[in-house]
Amino acid sequence: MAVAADFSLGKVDVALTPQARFAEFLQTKGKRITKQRRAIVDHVCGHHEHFDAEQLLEGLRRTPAGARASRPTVYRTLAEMVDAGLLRKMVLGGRAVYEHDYGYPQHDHLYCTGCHQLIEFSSDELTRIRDAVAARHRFRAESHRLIISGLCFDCRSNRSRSRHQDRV
Amino acid sequence: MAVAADFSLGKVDVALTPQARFAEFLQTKGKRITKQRRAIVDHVCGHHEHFDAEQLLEGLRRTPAGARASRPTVYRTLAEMVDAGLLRKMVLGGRAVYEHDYGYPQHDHLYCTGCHQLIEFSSDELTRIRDAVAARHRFRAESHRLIISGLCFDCRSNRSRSRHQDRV
DNA sequence: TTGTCTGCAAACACTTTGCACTTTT
DNA sequence: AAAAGTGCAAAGTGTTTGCAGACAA
Repeated sequence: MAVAADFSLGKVDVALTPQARFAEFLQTKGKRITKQRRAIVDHVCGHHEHFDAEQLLEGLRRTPAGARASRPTVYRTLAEMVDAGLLRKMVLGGRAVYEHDYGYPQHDHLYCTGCHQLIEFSSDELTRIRDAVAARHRFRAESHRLIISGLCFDCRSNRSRSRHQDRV
Repeated sequence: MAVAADFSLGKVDVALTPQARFAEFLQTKGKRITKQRRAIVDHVCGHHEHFDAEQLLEGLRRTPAGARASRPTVYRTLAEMVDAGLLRKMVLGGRAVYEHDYGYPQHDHLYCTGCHQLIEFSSDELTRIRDAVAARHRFRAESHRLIISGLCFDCRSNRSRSRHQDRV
């Protein structure tokens, strides 16, 4: 999946490194810090774009020997990282895509149905709307996800090779 | 999946009935109007809530004999209805959920992670934000999807039986 | 008649699980 | 030593597809 953040959503101050936070999370759960979990967290933290399980697995394979993890372990660890608040999970085109959550500000996405690029943006107004709507419905909003689908500038120009894609 | 529209988003005027529009769509595609497609469209049009393929299949089974369709046919026809602009598809918790699109105004959803209820709402402000963001990124917005996840009032009260659910 | 559609069974992609063995604590 | 984690292979989900017979146009 192609990724582009067209403007930087700078990091937010946090007390712990993601690794430390994960270690803390594992400990409070009585879970162990294994070399696989360490390899996965380190690898994820070294790449700040969106990714899916397959890409992570692939990335680990390119890594110095010893930093491997099997597919099930990758899936298990990703779920733990979501639980720990390090990653957010979203489903795009049938597979789970992860993005960093810990230390990053809330943001949403423009999704180009032509080239599958995800462009991040953030909007305070949107958060306001979210809270207003939730309040109106006596609903406790815990998160939201806005995906604006359409065609990016490049794909609008190169209509020739565009296929019709599902909307999200 | 439980569904509740807490306030009615009235229908919008349209030239054709959904059935007629679908027939038109099929004809322009050189596709045929079979009794299965007719049964599916009629059944869908008779139930204005969100549904998934399984529920539709189940609903068809309860129907007067002869109005049956197999699982593959249901999936195929749902895809055609999305193509025809009659339905919108969204993915929630790993499966596709459909809602009426033709003749209904744009709206978004509150999704209760406790009881999986979908509550509809609409916001003009949101549409404004969408267009502003898209413009800022030289992006042509074709659709958007906002899902606010959290807990509805009832689920907040009955925390006892709540399990931890994925955020959307 | 012609070409599309259907239903069946099998294939699919992605993800999860059972289990024997390994590793962390 | 005890408990949790790992990898493998197998099982799940929800959805899609190949194909032979059925059917709309």
